[in-house]
Amino acid sequence: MRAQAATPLPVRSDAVQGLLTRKRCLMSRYAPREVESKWQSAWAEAGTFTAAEDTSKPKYYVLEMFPYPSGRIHMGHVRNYTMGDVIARYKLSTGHNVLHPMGWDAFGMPAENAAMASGGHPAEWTYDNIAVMRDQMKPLGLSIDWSREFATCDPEYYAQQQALFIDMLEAGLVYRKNAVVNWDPVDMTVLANEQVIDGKGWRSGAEVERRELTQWFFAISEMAEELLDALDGLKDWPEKVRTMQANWIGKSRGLQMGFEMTAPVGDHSMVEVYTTRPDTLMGASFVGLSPDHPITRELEKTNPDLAAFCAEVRRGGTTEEALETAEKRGFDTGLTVRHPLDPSWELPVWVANFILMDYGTGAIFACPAHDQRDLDFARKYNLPVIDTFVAAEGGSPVETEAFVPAKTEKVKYINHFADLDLATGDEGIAATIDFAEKAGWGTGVTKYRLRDWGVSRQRYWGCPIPVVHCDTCGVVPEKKENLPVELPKDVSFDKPGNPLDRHPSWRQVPCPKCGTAATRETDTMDTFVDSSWYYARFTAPRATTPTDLSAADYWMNVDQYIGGIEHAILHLLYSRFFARAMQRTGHLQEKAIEPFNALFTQGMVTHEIYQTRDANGRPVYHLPEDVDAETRILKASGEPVEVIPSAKMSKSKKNVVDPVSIIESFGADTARWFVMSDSPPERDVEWTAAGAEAAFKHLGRVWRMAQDLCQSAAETGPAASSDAALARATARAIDEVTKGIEGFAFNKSVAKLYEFTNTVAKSQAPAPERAAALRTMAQLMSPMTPHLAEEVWSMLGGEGLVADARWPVADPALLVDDTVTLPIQVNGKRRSEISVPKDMPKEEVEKLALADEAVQRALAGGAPKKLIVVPGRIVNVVV
RNA sequence: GCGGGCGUGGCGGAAUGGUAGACGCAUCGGACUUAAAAUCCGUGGGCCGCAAGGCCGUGUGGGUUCAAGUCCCACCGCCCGCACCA
Repeated sequence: MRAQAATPLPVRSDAVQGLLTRKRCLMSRYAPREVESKWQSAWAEAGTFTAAEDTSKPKYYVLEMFPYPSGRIHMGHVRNYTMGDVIARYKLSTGHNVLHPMGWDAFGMPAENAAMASGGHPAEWTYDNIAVMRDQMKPLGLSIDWSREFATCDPEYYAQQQALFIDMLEAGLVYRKNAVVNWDPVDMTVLANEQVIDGKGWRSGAEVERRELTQWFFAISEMAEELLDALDGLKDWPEKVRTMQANWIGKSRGLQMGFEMTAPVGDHSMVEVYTTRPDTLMGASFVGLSPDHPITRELEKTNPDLAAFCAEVRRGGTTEEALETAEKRGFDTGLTVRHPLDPSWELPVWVANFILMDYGTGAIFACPAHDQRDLDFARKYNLPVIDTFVAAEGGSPVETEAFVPAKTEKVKYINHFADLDLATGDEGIAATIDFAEKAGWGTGVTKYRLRDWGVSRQRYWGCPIPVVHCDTCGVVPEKKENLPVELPKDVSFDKPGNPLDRHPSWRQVPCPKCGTAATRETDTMDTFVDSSWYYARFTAPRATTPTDLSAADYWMNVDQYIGGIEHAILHLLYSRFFARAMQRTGHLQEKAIEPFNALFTQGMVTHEIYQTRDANGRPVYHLPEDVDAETRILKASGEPVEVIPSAKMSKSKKNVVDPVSIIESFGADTARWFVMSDSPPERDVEWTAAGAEAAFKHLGRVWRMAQDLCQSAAETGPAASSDAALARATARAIDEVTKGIEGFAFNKSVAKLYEFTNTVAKSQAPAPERAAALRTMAQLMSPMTPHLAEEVWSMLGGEGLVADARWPVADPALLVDDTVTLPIQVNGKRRSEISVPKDMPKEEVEKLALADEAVQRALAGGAPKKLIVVPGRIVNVVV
């Protein structure tokens, strides 16, 4: 690699070259629209971004989370895809073979809702939206290999997803079971646990109901341990995401044990409980059952009071407020159970509203002394409170506050059966499990919060589950040669529910096994399935199997994945599961079971909200374009608006800025430059009209500088002298911009480029040297503002496309200054500075520092107590 | 309640324990112009001072250090995730 900055401008002596140069310099002002479309055509013609396997270069796969085709791109897309583009273009210019694809996460409810509302077909709606969004996205000048584009609703894609499903079914990773499911009564479909937020459907916001249905599941919980353990290896993922996933998987180690009932209820003679604090067993006060526990159900049949209690609890709902304010309430069943360590010790059995059926066994033993909920309950119903342990020092019995120390904390056991005295909770727990297992009344059990992933959806616009129900053969997978099981086109959306169920003929098929009349499965897959393997498909998007193993081997893993934090759990966990499932079914290599080597979660684009109020005092929101940003009045009426602090751009608050209109008025480079500047990429960035204009002005300034030099440099020829300061500034710019890009600190790269622009503008260096500096600047800007970079590069005689040029390398010698300015502190406060040669010996620096006027003043004739010299950094005189 | 993050000018934000406020925006002043826009140059934390310079200053209070925005302790505030999880 060579340092571009040091390359002299080629001498242009012949008339043809002169003419060409003059022609390039003709434009009178920066016209982004012309410039941008010109270079986009140039890249397309040259095939600059078409990826092909090439073992002579290191590969680099950069991927941004693909968009849902909602109909319009928004600023969040611009930011997300610009970040990916910066990385992709940078990697390209550092000699990598880059794969940077784009596609569409195209199945889903909105298409069906649109069909219901306006009568079209979801496919039509979706493909129209894709066409519009592609047209809006292309002007951004992203370095995308569009030849790999696909939509997940393409039969070609979902055929392979169905093939995968069948392979997973055969591998035992998919199964069907009767399950109580989360039913969204508005969307009329089942939701995964992950899609229920605070008891409401993630999309509809409707209160979720519980229903029992036969559903398809992916066996993700089987991989809970592996998915948890492997998080440690994801060094280039944000800590936050790893923590969120670990919490979601929710591993706990505890003891499962039975309490013998003194009188059986139906078939039940034992109450099975699970506890993570078995060391508190001697503090047991009562046994608690969930209102949904089988024993409770049995008792309800004969006990109307209990049935009434349970009904009321169930009605209580699971909303956040309900839970927070809900009082601990219980119902004494009158039953008793024996304590496993003392058969004469009988504990009462209560049904309590705070016990969940879907965690553990749905039953607990309560130890009020060491659990606040249990304590509240015990105090309310006058149940005993028995301390098991107290603080190691100065411990006193529990009164109104439960003593719940961390498991790592040492406590003094005062009531235990395994000879424990001073021990940590963890030690106590381990000892108890050990004791119970030896005595045979309990088992150490590891539990996970993670549930199997229910993927059945009773919707039309999704990937059909490729199985057939046959009266004789049962559930039979469709033959692979019959894939895709294609969605019928002639469907109606005039009624709620699943159109596939109502279709007159689609369901009727022969059984793939015995050939007799059978019916198709009408459930379609959760759309999260579609996005769980698309990254692998991009490596060979037209393969006739889900993946092409040699292409996958070459391109996988994704080296850098970029997207929103909102996908920290669902999408990323499912993708990790799918990569493992694909490896087990032979569709990915072992190395790809963690598909994303590095993850970056970018912040949102926000904007102020402008509101007025209607006659009833209800807020009315206004688009930024309708408001004068400075005076804060409505342009149309002159009415003042209330300004609400910046929030995520959202249609409902109307605080949106349309990328299309920004591109039209300022160009794509301005939009790209702006979203990369100011805010660190992981944080939110606030879109402001002033900021966008400033970005535009800056790009215009760079363009003008190039324009000026384009003319003068062409006339002047190479320089006789050279300007050391400019060379050094160039080297520093290369160094810092590069570091910024590599460290995902694009805002710092942008800041450095501003600084470098100022330096070049003020430089008195000969024109060819300034032109060289500007060519380097064009390269450094090219990941962010690729079109302007090409324009400047070409105006100043750069060879070929800047997109093909090798990233500049700073000469290390130029990064070190011969002389350094050392600040001089007196007692830690900066008082003066001296300029010294960079390798001046310490003793001489000391001498100079002490001779300094400010130091002399501070010393007032005395001697310093201490003198610290940090070479090349600072001097501190202590007086 | 548990886990994670953050708090720096009027604003967005810089700052391997080593000159706090890089860079951008806003402001103000100047140049160019008949004028305006555009552009260019300068100013740009607060207070005192003509200046040189001084004092204060990174949410609050303590501590470690020659030196703290940065490290430690306690507190306050904001944001995000999880949560009657046994």
